[in-house]
Amino acid sequence: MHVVLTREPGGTVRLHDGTQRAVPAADLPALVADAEGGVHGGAAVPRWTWDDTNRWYPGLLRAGVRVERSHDLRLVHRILRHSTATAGSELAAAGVGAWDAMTPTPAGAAPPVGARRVPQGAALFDLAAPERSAPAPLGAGAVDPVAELRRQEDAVRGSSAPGRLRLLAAGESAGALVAAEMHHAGLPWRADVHDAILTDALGPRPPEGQRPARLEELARQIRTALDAPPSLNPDSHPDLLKAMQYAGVGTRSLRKWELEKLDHPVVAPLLEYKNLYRLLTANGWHWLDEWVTDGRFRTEYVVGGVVTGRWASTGGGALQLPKGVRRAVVADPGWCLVVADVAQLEPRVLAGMAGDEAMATAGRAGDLYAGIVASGAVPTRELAKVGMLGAMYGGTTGASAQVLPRLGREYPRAIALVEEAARTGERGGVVTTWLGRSSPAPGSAWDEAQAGAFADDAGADAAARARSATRSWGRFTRNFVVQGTAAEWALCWLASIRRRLWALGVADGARPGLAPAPFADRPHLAFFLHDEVVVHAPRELADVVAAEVRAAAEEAGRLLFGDFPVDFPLTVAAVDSYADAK
DNA sequence: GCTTTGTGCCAC
DNA sequence: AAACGTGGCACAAAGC
Repeated sequence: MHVVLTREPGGTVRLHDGTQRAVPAADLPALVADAEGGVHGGAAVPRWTWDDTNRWYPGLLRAGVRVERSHDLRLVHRILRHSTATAGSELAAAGVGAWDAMTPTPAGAAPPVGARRVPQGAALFDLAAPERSAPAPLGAGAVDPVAELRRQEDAVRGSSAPGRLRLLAAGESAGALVAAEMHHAGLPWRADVHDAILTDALGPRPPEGQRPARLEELARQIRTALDAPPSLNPDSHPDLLKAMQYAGVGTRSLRKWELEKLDHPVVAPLLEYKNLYRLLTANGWHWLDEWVTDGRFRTEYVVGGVVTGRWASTGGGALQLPKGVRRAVVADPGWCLVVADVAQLEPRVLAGMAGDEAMATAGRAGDLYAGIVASGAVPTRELAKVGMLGAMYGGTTGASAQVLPRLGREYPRAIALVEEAARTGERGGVVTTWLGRSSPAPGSAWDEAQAGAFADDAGADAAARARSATRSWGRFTRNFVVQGTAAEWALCWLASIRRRLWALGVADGARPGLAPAPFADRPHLAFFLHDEVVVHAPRELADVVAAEVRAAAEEAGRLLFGDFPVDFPLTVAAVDSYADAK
């Protein structure tokens, strides 16, 4: 049952649940906790329905309250608004409105810079604070959540795929809960370990504005190798390129792969310099100061932040944590990290979408690429891998393109699906994921490129531009269906993991970790990266958590593809440090 | 002075 | 344009 929550003047929250109660905002956590506890008599837990999860849930979490189900109107609106499955709905037909203009609210009460952090005791639901994300209503009732829910339900009911869209809406909303919970709990991070990694690689932390000792030494070696003056700054690309040219090192860029091809004494120190410079600037002491507080790294997950439906993140580069610093991700004392990732998620999802039994069979034994080799389609695992990646990304050169015909013969349905998605994109059309998220239509640049090719004075370059834009959009839509459906599988996986972990209950006799309530004594999700999760769990629960994470993957597969026999095997490891997982 | 663009590398 | 998709982010250079 949906219970829509709205804020009203005077610091009250109204529950649109038949009672139409209005309660002081400060009473909401207790009220929600009470409703969540009502499962005993078999009473259904409410589906808390709100404009934006991040405007409601972080406050509940800070009060130690976790909810089981929700409906995020902003996120679901965005999906339904563009889905081909709801094209005929009132919601899709309406003009651009306030729900379209809404931008996500940051989950943290705290802005990225620690100094500006809101104190812990800040009001949970501070109605005096100006709305950070909701734009001014365009007209009376423009942002009425009750009316919006009705429009969304109508759109789904009248759609060509109500079941799938309901699953997508539930998954997206559950994802928003997970994202808020992971922000709340944080990823365990040992600043001392991180500092040791940095000191080991770079030398001790230098005073502000100075190069670490190791970088200074490498800069000296670079100058020596180039016979350049001490004024040469390796951080300046133009100066460095000039110096290299002068020294007779023929290169036009400073990219790693380009430098690796050269044979010159400057190459080794320069590559090491770039490597360490990257560590320093991306995940150095400054990063540590800014992003790690009280033993936790907290990023802002942006649910549905990528067009395909993948999550994005903002703050701390959470989705690009380099392998080298993962050693600093360490479980609390007495706890462990259960790290799980899906093997070859995207080709498996493709097999499921296409109903390609041969490809599903190839994945049955575990390693899908090995299965492709076993089928005789290609001779080596490496070829199977680059071939499949090329098929899903739109590769047109090299080994990838070479093996594509053989993959097409062995797995006609899977390959046909991505080829068809590419052709649709090349025509300027829209493609849709398995559960109903549709790709954007090509933008004005695409239109102009196409129009340019037909202009009276169109030259060869205009034609080439149009062709390039055409193929590029085809690669986008080709990838969209696979990446987007993989993201949907991952949402279902996350939602299932989340529910299962909570159902495990409070760890019996486990040492409490450092995570805040409501997760202080419970296993909880701590990190998510497209096809990989990290669960922070009391050590004695490692095995049962691993089993639940595997069961969740099976469940996700069934939710998307029913009885179709495609497997989603996981690699699971219970470790102290994230770096030990693989 | 500021903002925008280009470069390059990290993750999946 | 590393002729293969999605992103974030830091820095220096270029633009205003």
